[in-house]
Amino acid sequence: MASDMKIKRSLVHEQVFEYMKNAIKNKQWKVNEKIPSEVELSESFGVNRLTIRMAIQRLGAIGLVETRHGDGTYVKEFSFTDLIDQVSVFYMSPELLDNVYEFRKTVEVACARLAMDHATEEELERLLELCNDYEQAKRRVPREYNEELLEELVNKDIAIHQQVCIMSHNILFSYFFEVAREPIYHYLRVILKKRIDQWLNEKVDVTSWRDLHQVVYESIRDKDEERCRQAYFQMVDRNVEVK
Amino acid sequence: MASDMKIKRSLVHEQVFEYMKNAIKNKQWKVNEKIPSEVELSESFGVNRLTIRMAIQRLGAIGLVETRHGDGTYVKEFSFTDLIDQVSVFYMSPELLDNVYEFRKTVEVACARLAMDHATEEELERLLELCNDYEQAKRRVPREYNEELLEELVNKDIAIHQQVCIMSHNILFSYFFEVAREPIYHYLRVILKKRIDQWLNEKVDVTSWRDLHQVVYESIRDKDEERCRQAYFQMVDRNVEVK
DNA sequence: ATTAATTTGTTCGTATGTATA
DNA sequence: ATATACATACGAACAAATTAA
Repeated sequence: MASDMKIKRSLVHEQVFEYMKNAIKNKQWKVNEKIPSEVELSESFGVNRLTIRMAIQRLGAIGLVETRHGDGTYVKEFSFTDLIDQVSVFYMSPELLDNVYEFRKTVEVACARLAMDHATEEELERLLELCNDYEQAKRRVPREYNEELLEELVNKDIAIHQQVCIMSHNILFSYFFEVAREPIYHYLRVILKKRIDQWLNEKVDVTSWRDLHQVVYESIRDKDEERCRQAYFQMVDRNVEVK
Repeated sequence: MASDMKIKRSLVHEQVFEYMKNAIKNKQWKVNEKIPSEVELSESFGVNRLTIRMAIQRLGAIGLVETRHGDGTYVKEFSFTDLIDQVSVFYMSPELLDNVYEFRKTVEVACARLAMDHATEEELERLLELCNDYEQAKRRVPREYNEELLEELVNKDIAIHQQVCIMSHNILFSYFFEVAREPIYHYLRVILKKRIDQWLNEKVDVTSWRDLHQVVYESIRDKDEERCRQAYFQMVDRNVEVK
C-alpha cells in the first residue's frame, strides 16, 4: 500500500477559503460588493460560523476583502502595492542591496526610455515638481541636517523614480518598483548619508553640482536617450561603494 | 473636538496579529521554530484561544507560518514566489498583456546581459538542457498537436527565461519574473497558438527556423551582447500582434 | 433622538482528530 | 498500545458597532 500518498484531509476552513477565493476570482462576488453575512454563509455551507470567520481572515490577509464591524464584509479591489508593503520586510536581505545597483542601471533606464514615448504633459510637469521638491530639501541640509531630513530626502528621491515608472505607462514596471522599493530605500539611505557626511565634513560645495534628477527630467522631456542613460549611469556610479 | 480623528479601535485579533508579525520580523521567533501553543498564547495574551487562531490564520495566509494538526505552528521561511502565485490572478488584466512586449524587449535583455557576467558553468549547461527540451517538444507538434502540448511548450519556454533570471544572480530580476509570470504565460500562449496554427495550415516548415532560444544560450555563453540583444528582439518582433 | 434589528467581535465550554513520545 | 499535547470544529451566548425604522 502506498502510504506515502498525499492523503486529502478535510480542513474545512481551507475548503471554505478556496470556495470564497474562487467566488471573487470568477466575479461571482464583485468588487465593493457585500458578501453574505457570516451566519448566512455558515448555514449555506453547513459549517460553524467560526469556521467561516477563519476563511474570511485569510481572505482579508491577502487583501481580497475588508470587514467592517457591525456592518459586513466587502470585496476589496486588489492592491499589489498594499500586499508588497506588508511583506517586503520579510524578503529584504543584505544581498538585495547589492542588486539595487544593477537594477537602477538597467531597469530604471529602460523605464525612463519608455516614459519618453508615453508620458503626458501633466505627468512631465509633476515630475518637474518632484525634482524641485528634492532640490529644495537638499538646500536645507547645511543648516538643519538630521535623521528626519535624511529620510525626507530619500522619500523624495523615491517619489521621483516612482513617477518615472508611472510615466512609462507600463504597469509591470510600476509593480517592479514596488517590489524593489524596500531595498531601494535602504540603498539610498546608506548612500545619501555617506554623501552628506562627506559634503559637511570636507566642506565640498555640492550645491554647485548639477542635480541629476533634473537632467533625467529634461532628457525625458526632450526624448534624449543618450543623455538620459548617462544621467542614470552618473547617478549610480557616483556612489558605487554601498558597504 | 476633532471627531474626524482616527479612533484607535480595539480589534483584539488585529493587535495579536501585529504582535506575532513583529515577533517573526525581529527574529524573536526564528524560521523553522515552533511558536507557543494556542493555549499558551491565549493565556499570555489574556485573550481567548479563538482570537489567537484568527491571528494565526492571517499569518498563514501570507506565508509566515505553517500549522500542523496535532503538532503545532511553525515559522516558515517567507517565499515570494508562493505569495505571488496565490494572488497573481487578481492583478492579471488585459492591459498587462500589452506590457509584456516591452518587458521582454528591455528587462529580459538586461537580465541576459547580467547572466553573461555571473552565470556558472553548471547553470549554462542547465540552460542548454532546457533549450533542448523545448526544441524536442516543438518537433512533436506536427504529429500530436493539442492543448496539452501547447501548454507544455509554454511552460518549457517560461522555464528557459526563468533560468536566465537565475543566471543573472540578481534576486530582484527573479522576483520581477515571478510578478510578470502570469501575464507572460497568457502572452506566450496566445502567440504560440497563432504561430502553430499558421505553421500547420500554411504548411510552413518552421523546423528549419533556427531556434532563437539556442541563440540566446550561445550568446550568453560567448558573452556576445549584440547577438543576444538581436535574438531577443527577433523573438518578440516575430510576433508583435498580440490581439 | 431612541429604539430595534442586523452583523461582526469575543468568550466559554465541549468534543474530536492527529501527532509524538 | 497508552497517554499527552495540540490543533480542529461545533454550539451557545453576550458585547460592540452599524444601520434603518
